Amino acid sequence: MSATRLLVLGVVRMYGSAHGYQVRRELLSWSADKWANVQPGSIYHALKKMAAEGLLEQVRTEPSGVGPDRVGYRLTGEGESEFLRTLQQQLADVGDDVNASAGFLAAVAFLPALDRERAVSLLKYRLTQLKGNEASIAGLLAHGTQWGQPQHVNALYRLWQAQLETAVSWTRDLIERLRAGEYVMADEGPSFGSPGPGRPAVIKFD
Amino acid sequence: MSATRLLVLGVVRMYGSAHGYQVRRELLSWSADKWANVQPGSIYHALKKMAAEGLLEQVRTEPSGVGPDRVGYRLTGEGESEFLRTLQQQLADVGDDVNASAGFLAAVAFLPALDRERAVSLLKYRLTQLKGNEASIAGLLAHGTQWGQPQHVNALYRLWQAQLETAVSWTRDLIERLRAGEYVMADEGPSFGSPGPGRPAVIKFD
DNA sequence: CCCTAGCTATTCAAATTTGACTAGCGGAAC
DNA sequence: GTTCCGCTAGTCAAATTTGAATAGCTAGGG
Repeated sequence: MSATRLLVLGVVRMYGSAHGYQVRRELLSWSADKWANVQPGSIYHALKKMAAEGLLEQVRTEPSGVGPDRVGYRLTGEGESEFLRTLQQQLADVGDDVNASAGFLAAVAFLPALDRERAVSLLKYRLTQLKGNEASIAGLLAHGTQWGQPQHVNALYRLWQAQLETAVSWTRDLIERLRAGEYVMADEGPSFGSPGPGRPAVIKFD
Repeated sequence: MSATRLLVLGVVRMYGSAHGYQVRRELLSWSADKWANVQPGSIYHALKKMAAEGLLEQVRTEPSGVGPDRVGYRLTGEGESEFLRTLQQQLADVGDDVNASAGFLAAVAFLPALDRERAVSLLKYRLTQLKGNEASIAGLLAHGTQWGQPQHVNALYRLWQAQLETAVSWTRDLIERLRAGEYVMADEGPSFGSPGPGRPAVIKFD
């Protein structure tokens, strides 16, 4: 599940039901075009693809008055579980590539869809992985140019290392904030935890 | 010009001439599969595409003894200028999306292909842009949830901000190192500056 | 009242990426 | 001496991404 898919799924869930342009605008208002790579085409593709896979269902096609008809979508039960499953997985798993950060950022964007305890616990797990990665990079830097890489590739590793450190302290800070009661989480209010109207309650995952 | 293209072009240039698998292995040895997104298919595609565009030319197809024949490539004059142009552009321009970092990382990987003065000057330019971006993010954070985004999107902006700060100090550090004479740059040694045939491969493999 | 610009909502062809797959050969284990 | 594994080198179909193009509507300036 890519970052784009998670974002699209999550925004549709937020609205209860939504059409492509609505999703696009919401994501733009989060600057998601910057930190994820959300282009219009990708959104519409994701909507259709997930509809074909049964995660979304088409809800109605209403004339918008201005411009083309709107095609609305909402989550199916399967979409809801897939959303929660992916959200938790992206939050907890650092992943092997540095660039997988987009998936994590997407997950953070929907953090309040989880219970507070759950969120903290997943972030703590992430933290241990980040620390592990810090160790591996230290290793790469220590081996230096021993394995024939040009020496200046070290500069790259130093950047990677610094960004990992940043990630570690930001994660610590977020955990702190959650513990301090910041944000309204799924177990505490109606804002994010319960998906749209007319739909079954949140499916629990452990 | 994507990160992958720059990396492929740069590695072929390093070797004087190279075949796909050789490029792949070199990039793997830099962990470029992690920080750029270098998959085998992309490399071969980039080679063919750039050959079709006249940046590379096919050099020979020799039987390798083991496995399929090797298809060798080397840079054309146009490829050389395109390489240097892109390298400098990626180094200097922060770009609008956070994810464009891959292009920058690729550029850093070939830093010594530039003269020392030139590299420093481009990095200084980059620094001013990074500082500018820091200001914009501060703005986003200040406006807070004023514009209706869920409050926790702020957490995202804080991470973005922290990573920018990291980028700034890392860039400063790199400039310092360059000024202190670290790395052998194009105007100082035979290692990276002069491409082309007649040169032994920079990197040794066993 | 006409013209331009910009918003709405989506589609589409072309480009790129993904990663599983082929196929030959050497060496090690049994 | 044969079975299995892994390396070399690259191909390919399918999936995804890109971003330009469409077309109807409205608001505002001149």
